[in-house]
Amino acid sequence: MDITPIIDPLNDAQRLAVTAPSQSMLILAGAGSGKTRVLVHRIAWQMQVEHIPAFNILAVTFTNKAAKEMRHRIEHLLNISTQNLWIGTFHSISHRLLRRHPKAANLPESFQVMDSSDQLRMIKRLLNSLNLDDSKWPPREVQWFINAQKDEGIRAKHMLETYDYHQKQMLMIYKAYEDLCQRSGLVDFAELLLRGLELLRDDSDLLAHYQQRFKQIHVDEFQDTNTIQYAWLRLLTGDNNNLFVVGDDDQSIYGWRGAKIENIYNFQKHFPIHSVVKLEQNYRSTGTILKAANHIIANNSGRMGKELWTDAGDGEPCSLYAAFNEQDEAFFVIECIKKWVKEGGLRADTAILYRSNAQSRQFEEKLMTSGIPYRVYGGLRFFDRAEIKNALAYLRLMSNYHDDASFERIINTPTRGLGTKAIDEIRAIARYQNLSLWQSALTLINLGKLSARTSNALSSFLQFIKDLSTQTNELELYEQVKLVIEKSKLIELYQKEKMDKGEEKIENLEELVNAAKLFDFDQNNEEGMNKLNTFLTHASLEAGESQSSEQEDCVQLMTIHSAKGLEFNTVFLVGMEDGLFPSQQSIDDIARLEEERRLCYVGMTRAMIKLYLSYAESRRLYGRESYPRPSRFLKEIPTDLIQEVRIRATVNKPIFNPQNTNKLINESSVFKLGERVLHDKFGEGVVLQLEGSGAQERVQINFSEVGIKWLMLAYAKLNKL
DNA sequence: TTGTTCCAGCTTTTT
DNA sequence: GCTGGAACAA
Repeated sequence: MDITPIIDPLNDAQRLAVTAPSQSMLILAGAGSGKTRVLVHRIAWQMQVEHIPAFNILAVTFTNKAAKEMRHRIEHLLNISTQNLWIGTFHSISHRLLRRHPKAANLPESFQVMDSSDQLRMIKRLLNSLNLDDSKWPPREVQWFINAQKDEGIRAKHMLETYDYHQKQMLMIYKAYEDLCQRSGLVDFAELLLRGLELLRDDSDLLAHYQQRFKQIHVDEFQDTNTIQYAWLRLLTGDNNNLFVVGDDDQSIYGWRGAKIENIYNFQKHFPIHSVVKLEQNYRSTGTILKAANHIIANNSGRMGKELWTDAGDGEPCSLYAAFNEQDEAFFVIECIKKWVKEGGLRADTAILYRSNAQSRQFEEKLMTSGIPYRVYGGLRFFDRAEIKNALAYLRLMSNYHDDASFERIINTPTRGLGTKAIDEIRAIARYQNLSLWQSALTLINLGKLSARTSNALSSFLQFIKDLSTQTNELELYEQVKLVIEKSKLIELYQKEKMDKGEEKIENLEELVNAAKLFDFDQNNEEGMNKLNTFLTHASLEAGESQSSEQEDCVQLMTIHSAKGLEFNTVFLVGMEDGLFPSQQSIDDIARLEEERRLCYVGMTRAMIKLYLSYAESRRLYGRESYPRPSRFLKEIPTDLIQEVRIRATVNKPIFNPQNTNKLINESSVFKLGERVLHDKFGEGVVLQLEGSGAQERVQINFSEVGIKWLMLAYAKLNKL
């Protein structure tokens, strides 16, 4: 057997990790150090060399994309099919377990998965039925609370009785929410994980079975695991002690949604027999970019300690642009891109990365007017669109009459004379008698208390859903979907909508039929599930690409979070300002600030050849002009790695140093160093530096109120004191 | 039922 | 200052 393809492409550290004997292992893999490669080759090694059957191997990731890529690469490397190999996200694997053992998990066989927008709607309805004021109990906050509890493995029944009113109410809502989900046969994302954990924890036979089966467990992006996922891994690993995890504590950027960076620190404690391998050689970026990133991350405490290096050479220094305002910043970035393209570069090799989505607008506008194609990541995903959700709601209700969320979504979409009044009555009965909305509607009809018109409308709606579900039972999946879209008159509804909005929605519905046609049932198959349910689950678990795959060469715009795992030739890290990045909310909390710093590290290490950093000295934010300081992270990069684009002798220094006189001082300026001045907005200050002349003349002033600012003399109204 | 007006909110996001 | 959602009027 030839094992060279498995071990030849690896460096020493990677090889050490891949070929180590079976045991628990922690691979600390820096950005761009080949972590996926190690994971893929490790699995290949176990299958080919140690002859471990695919059946005994489990690999867990966080995103569907990562799971797909891993599977693909293993197939490519070994040239075999990986049917028996379980590779999937935590959620999809947990879901699979629940599908296999619905009874043990106390779920109906036809249970369906809710995504977070479904969950939010459900909570809104629940609050309504509990007569709780939306403004006092914001649904988003409730959602956050419930998910946070579940992420920690805490059920309503585990929570202690408390006399705190707020806490008490939250607990009551949580309990009601759990009941409603159970009755409707609906499971949210956090529930998937929690039920999965409880299933294994409480059923020792099942646990033994899966421990027996999954002798080798591999985990990607381990630093992002939350409490439940970690507990689940520990449980499943049991005495096998063969947990192989790959992660990077320096790239943990999801603490705010429950990820526990401690999990990676605790690994060595909880898995006493293990080894640790560090992957520090980087194959992506230039030496300069790595040095800059290393310097930034070195300011964090409690790191496991890694230093990236490359033998690829230093490359160009990073460029820093101090923009006058956010317009100027966008202008600068786009000029750079134009130049890059003119010299033959691909637009797709450039990325504009920002901290918050709101920042994308100015870049979009400028790109638009310059006629440069671009793509913004992170918009509405395909299965999140209202029209798609409506169509899916019909399908869901057909397969499970008690799915209240879907029932309520479509009972009057398109309108069929069942307005708020009718719905309120149905809800009231449902709540009073603890029935599903479907059952409650039936009861209402039988009681004969509704007006003839409402009663007719309601029973024909119920009949309509029933008919649809029997009529389509025998059809192919895509024909089912097609028929439902036609019969539900959704198309007619959107045809009435003005302009091309409705047009687009109809196109999306057609795309849904297409998606059903292309749906690979075999690959998603779960024994005992029909095609429709499999497809519906797929729709919840995998939200789909946000845009149809037009493969035009375009500039990439996204948040730093969504850039994780990607790489680009040229990266523009924009909005490097205190209050934006690091974000205002994180500035006073060391732990959160360190997460922002890791985010900065992630952003910088996306760049292969050239990294541009920029900030604006003035920025319109929430309708107000703000004058932020340059990001504190900029000061953590040694000056010799950075080249300022604008002619200025020094980076903004926070401390006034009279010895550090600027060589570009304009002697003819009306202002002198050390002179006291008055500004409309900022009040009194002292001139620290001067540069440029005429319209370009700028002064640096230390204001007693707001600190140090650079101002353009042409714009700032300054008076001598 | 639709269009208008008003009002809160405003990091990051995958499943 | 803008946006999305909810409340309201016609």
